[in-house]
Amino acid sequence: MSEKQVKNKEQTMQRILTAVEVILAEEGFGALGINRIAKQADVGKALIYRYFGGLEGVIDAYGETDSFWPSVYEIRGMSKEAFISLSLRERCKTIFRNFRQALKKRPHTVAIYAWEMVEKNDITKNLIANRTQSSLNVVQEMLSESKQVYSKYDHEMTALLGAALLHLTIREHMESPFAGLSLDSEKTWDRIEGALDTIFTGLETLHLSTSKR
Amino acid sequence: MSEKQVKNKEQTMQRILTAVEVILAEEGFGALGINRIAKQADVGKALIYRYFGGLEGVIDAYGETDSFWPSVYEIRGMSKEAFISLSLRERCKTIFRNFRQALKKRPHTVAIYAWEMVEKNDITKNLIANRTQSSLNVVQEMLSESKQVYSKYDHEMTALLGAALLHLTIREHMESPFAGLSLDSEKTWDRIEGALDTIFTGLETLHLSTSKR
DNA sequence: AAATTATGTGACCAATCGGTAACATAAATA
DNA sequence: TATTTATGTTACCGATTGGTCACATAATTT
Repeated sequence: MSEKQVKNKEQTMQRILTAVEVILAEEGFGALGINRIAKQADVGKALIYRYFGGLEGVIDAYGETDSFWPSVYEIRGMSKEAFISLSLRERCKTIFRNFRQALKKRPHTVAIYAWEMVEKNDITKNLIANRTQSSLNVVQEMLSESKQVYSKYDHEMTALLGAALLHLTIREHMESPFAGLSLDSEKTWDRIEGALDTIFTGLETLHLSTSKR
Repeated sequence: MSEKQVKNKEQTMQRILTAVEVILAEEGFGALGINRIAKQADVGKALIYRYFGGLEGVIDAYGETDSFWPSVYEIRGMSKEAFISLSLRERCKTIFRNFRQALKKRPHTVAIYAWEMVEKNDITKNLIANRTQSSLNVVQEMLSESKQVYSKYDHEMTALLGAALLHLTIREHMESPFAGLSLDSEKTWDRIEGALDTIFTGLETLHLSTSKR
């Protein structure tokens, strides 16, 4: 009764949200407008106003979609128990790797992330606010219940590395080189991970040498 | 003879370029168009086509402006000789600090940087290509003539930290929090620098312990 | 089956976009 | 001073933008 009917609100709303995703993934935010969405969804744009209240509303709605943001579990890549048993170093490396994979699967999320850096308005404000808590949870989870601490700057350090990962991922997505690195090559990413590993090795060495005395 | 005349090509071109800068700084790239530039510069838009060949041309021209990109010297903050005499760790910290200050002085540059991540077209391609060499020079200069090396991933490591700095600076510029850090506070940045320092301390410790044996 | 409610369509609006022409006027040249 | 050249202005073009409306039609209720 609900699948084959010609007029179907839910289905139409879904088509609109999917259109947002497709546009973001394929053309970026510059192309995201009411007319473009209506065209992509093959829907009269009046419906976007009726169902979502306009551009802001439909983007807000999309921001709450499952396909938009990876779950904490996906970023962990394992159960909480297994994760907690890891060393801080392994935790960071795991999250770094999984987060990158998660973003690779969601080019539209990367596009939104990039957009948040270029536009400051009510729409981006809401998107950021909604997601900030989620990212905080990841940091919290990484650091919490860990007896091992590198320094009093652990939070800043994870933020620093998270920012780097995000930035490089965005540039990879935009096929834009950075500081002479070809981010389209998996070898480059292996080396980046190597650098990361070196950093953690250094921190552990430091931790040992200072905790000894 | 050239200051007070009513019709002055150079002066008008400068007004147009300044308009680009103002728009980028105050409204971002979304607002940057031929009509908007002409309005801001208080100039007929036909002149933009005549002098620069269009939107792409005027942005290209702006990209080559002095006020757009900091010089290598500004990023160093000192003479090349003085810089080379520093330890690798001090070099990184210096560049980190100076680069941040340089970007703070150039909100329009930050805006362009952000835009490069959201739009991929011929304009951004050119901007990136022109500047990639410059950023490479900084990395080269930092690492070159340095007998001290942390690991075989030195290049990736500097890129990693550069990406982090850039990303956090952009978010600061957009008044957007990141991973729970309030980037508008100088204290936060002090702590970030502390984290950076810790990382380098670790790398030096590691370097010593491995070079001993 | 008839009436009502909800969903989808299309035409239309003013504003703005990038772009081009004809025109006016100041500056430089003859 | 008269003429040419270069600089700046204005009006206009078609296309597209966000937004609203009346209308048609399918789904639901009476």
